[in-house]
Amino acid sequence: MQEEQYQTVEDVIRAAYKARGKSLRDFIPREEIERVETEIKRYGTRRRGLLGDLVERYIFGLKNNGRAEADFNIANVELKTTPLKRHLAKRLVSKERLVFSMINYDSVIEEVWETSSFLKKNRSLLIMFYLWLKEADLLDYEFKFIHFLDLLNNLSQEDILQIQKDWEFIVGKIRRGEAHLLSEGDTFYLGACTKAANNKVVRDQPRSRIPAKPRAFSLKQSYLNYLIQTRLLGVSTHEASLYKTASKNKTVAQVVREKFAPYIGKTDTEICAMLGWQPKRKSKNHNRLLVNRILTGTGTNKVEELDKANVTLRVPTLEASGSLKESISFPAFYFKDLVTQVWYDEKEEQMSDFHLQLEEKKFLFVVFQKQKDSKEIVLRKTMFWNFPAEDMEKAREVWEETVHLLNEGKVIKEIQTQKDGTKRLLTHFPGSSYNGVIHVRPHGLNSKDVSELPMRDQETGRTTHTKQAFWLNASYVQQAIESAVDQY
DNA sequence: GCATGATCATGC
DNA sequence: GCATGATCATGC
Repeated sequence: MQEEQYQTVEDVIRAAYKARGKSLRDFIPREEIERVETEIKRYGTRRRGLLGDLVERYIFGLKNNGRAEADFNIANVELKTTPLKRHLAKRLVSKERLVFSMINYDSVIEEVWETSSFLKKNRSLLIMFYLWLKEADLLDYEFKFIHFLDLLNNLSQEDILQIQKDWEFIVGKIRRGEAHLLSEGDTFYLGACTKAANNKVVRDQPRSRIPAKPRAFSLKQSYLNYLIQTRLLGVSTHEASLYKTASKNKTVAQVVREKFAPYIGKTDTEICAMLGWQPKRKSKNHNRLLVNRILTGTGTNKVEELDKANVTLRVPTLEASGSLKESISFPAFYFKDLVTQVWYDEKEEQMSDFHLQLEEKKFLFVVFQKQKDSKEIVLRKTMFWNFPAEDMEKAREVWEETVHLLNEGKVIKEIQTQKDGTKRLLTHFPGSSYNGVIHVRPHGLNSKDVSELPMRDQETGRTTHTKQAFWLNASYVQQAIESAVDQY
């Protein structure tokens, strides 16, 4: 087969469709199987590029020119192979983000969106989704869906605008000499994800002497999941869209700001009246329900755009003095699971769960404040926030220390007996005075909600301990709230 | 008042 | 039944 066979987009799509429901093994001639298997072994675990290569060679019948990365472009269609996995053994979700080409820090600052090299190369995508299985051979991954996606034609107008603004935000940061401060959580749908270069861990950037990690443009995993659910699986997400009652010519951040604007400075009672909402009684999550109503007009907490952008809504309440008492938690972790992870492995392109969350996640803080002489609370501000890249080392310290302690079996420091005779455990885990940014604290149903320890505890000999989580220090979040400036 | 441990309330 | 977000409780 020759490349001339593919003249049009339809040719390429037709060729890709042959793979649906099949795996690479179905396309490789018997006499070549052994050679291919040897090749796979040689690649070791870094074989993602290889999968793309093999698709190119055996499904599309193109000659390989020894490139490590799959990077084929025929009839102006960019072909992508990307893994799916089963979530909770059921629903299909994307295993990772969809990674595009590396960002060239030097040349991208001269570009504008409309004529950008990103758009030129990646506007028309033919995505081959295969089902990844932990134990399976890569030759046996089944191609589940073939999906053609034109970024400027097949997405909604508001999503296209958001992606453009995301691109401009990333490029703006590079122009300001802040490529080393890029983070995937900076943006909503299109991200700048870390990507190890072949031989260099860091590279130069044009407007600063500080070396930066190599990064590539990517569609966020959360966004990809939305596409998979709605377009490939045809599942309704039952989510409310922010744009239902707002202009489509605005970014997500603009729409959110617009929605909250009339209520800033108002008390919760006033807001209820404005919304025409009469809660039966003031429940504990009253503020949250109120915020949901402002965002979507209903009580639902599922907001399409926030979900697509991996944004978590949080509703902290400041004290009347302006201080924030409560820290912000991340999901509880399992001790045994935590110690198997690495903070960051460039070679394998792997990250610990916590690192990934700090890198990818965005928060929407809707900040209320208590009053000195009233029980009512006042809506102060809303802000999008993501963990700043410059504090990532602090997070790493806490994470590494926690893993170290678990591996040493150093968990319990002291057992205190309280006044009422009940016992209270003090641990070695890094507390909130450890480095002012992140700490480790219990996070479970109660003290009996435990997780198995990888090492028996030296002090007590116990093999389980109360589930813990990483927390953003209250004082740290307070500072972030105080110094917030609109980025978009 | 802060640091740390523990628990509650809700929704899926 | 459990994860998640929010808050409470105790000791120094």
